Amino acid sequence: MDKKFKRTTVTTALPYANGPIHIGHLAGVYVPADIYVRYLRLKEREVLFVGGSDEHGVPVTIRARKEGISVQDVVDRYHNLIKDSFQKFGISFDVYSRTTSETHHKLASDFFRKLYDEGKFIEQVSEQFYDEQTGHFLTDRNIRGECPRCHAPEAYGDQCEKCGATLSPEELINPYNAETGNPLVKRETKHWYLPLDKDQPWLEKWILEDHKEWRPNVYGQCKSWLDGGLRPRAVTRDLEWGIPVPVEGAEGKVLYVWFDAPIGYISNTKELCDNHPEWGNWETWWKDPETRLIHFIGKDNIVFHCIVFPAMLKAHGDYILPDNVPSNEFLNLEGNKISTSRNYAVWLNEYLEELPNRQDELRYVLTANAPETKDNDFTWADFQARCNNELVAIYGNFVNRALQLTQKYYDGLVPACGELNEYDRETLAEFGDVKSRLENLIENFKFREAQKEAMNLARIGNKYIADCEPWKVIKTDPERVKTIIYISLQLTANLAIAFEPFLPFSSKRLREMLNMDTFSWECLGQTDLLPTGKQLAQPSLLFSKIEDDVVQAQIKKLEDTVKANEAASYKAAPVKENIPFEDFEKLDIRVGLVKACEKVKKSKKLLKFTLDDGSGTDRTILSGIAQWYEPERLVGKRVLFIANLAPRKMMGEESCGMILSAVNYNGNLSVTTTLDDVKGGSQVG
RNA sequence: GGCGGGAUAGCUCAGCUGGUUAGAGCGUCGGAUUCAUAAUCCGAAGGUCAAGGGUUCAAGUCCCUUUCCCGCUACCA
Repeated sequence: MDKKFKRTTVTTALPYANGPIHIGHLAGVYVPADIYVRYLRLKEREVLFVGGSDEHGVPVTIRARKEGISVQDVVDRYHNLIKDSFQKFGISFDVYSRTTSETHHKLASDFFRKLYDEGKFIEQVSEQFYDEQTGHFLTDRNIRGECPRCHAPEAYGDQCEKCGATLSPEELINPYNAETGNPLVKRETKHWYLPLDKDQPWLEKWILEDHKEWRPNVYGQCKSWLDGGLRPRAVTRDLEWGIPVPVEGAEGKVLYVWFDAPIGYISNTKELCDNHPEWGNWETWWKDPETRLIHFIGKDNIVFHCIVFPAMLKAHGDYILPDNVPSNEFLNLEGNKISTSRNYAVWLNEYLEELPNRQDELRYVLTANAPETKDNDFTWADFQARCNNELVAIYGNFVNRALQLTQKYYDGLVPACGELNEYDRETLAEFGDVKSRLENLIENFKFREAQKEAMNLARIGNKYIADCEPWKVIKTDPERVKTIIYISLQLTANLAIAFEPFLPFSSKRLREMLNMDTFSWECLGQTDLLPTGKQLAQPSLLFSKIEDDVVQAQIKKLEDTVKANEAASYKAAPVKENIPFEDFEKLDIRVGLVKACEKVKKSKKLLKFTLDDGSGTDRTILSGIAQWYEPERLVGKRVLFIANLAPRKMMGEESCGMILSAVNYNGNLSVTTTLDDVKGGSQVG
């Protein structure tokens, strides 16, 4: 597959400029991509490594308003923070730009306009929530209201953070503008859609037949979408922050963020090429069929990169399509999900400050533990163990042994290689095989195994030195020792090359110790990388141990975060404004006897109650508490419910009223009841 | 609810189109060794391959059912 390509364009998912980078991002996308790119460069292949910040979308605007600063300030802050920490961590982007750049606005805008002019979109008018006082349409996330499931008062239009329900804005009770508090009405608005259904046939062939080599999670996800039939997707939104829709009569509309973000890969390439002519014409990287396009992403992004973005590129007509989309699963942290909003993460910028000059240690552990086939867990104990038992003990120690012996016996000069014995040849043959194995693994995106293979070189070295015992032989056969040390040093030089894609910082230091000026991937496996007589520099330790207190401090930091989160949500919500007694009287709260209770089909959260409300006829109420109660447990119990709430349809069933539940600090629900036996239908007041 | 991915030694993972006693690294235990950051080398113990059923001469590997984790998506493939 390599033959038909002359060069490679590698993209990494654009991080959203709403928070810093954490280890989950690194393990999933940036470290593997960086390994791949460094490898290609070392092979002297033409490669372009594109990154950038995604700065549009709604969350940044909400954050800006919350903090009372401009949206530009928010994205500036995070873009710079992210860019800086990537650079310090050694993620070797050729370009790291942003979607607020002028180049991007123009390119994305032109991209849309071309598809528009060629009739590639369909126009559709739909009803959306509208704030008449501000004159804005609202996005799902910006709409709040009462949760229809748990009745928390401040659920978002797409999700209730209290009970975790996935919602659509239509479901919210009394929807209002999250920021102004204004009530919302529905109003018609026009949007443009990409008719993905028309792309179905070629996508099926292209993915399902031509790209069976894609990872199972990627292939499976695509197949699932294709089997279900693709539907048109809106590409515009009613918002102010973003790229204006370049069409007459589209005032107040911008490109939907998922449409504009992937175009950012292209814009950033263009920006690089425009400013640095040595990179050539940007179109070579995106339109030449001899260019291989690779997208590194996380598993939540599969559909965009395998279906939607290719459909956009194809609709435009001139572009190449991705050849592979290596997607990783997720990384957990100490057994819990990493969460930006809950501040539960190891943040890259903090790591760089708190564990200075330990980039390679983190790179090593994230690769050794990469979630390539399933979700994985990062623990600080594992981090410490891998650093101390592998990097320090195996790799660092071997290098130090070889270099110390050279200093001791030969004042740092590479000795001459004498006649090789059988064991020498076996050892050399063994590490000579490493090159092709490494290549095979890296080119198939198996970085975890590849790194292990590189580490194996150091193991071979340790074994070689131990078996040859130069410290004994020096007393009886000093000539033989020269050969032993010569071979050990060649192994060390090979290690510097093999680890270059994975551990660039320590590889650089090792090369400095060896005074190795030139090196390339093709040298790997050679036994004359360091010529006899070469003067080596004074050795220093390649890695140092991670002490217990460092790890303890990090663990404590995470525990404190968990406690802080708990405390924050445990605090009782402020009491609402006083209401007159008459308002209270409007509510009709009753006791109901649960005659039957069952799960609602096709719903994870809903339970269907049949209540004796004293009226003689049964009353049906749906309640979103299936997560917390087995239906059988509730039968025969008395529950409190609101009897005069307007009926509402959910999952095809009519719900007449609302069962009252208390929301605990952790979001768990507890159904309310009466202390003593009370007849069904009794009023509560 | 639908769909996709995953579940293999204490931990992190390999096991391709089914085929001899299920592998690796780390950890643990025992031994050797001292050039080296008590690092290294050798050896051992440790798994009813999530549960149950089926196909087969033969299943971790194929089929069905169930459980758990993650993701996508929802009047819905």
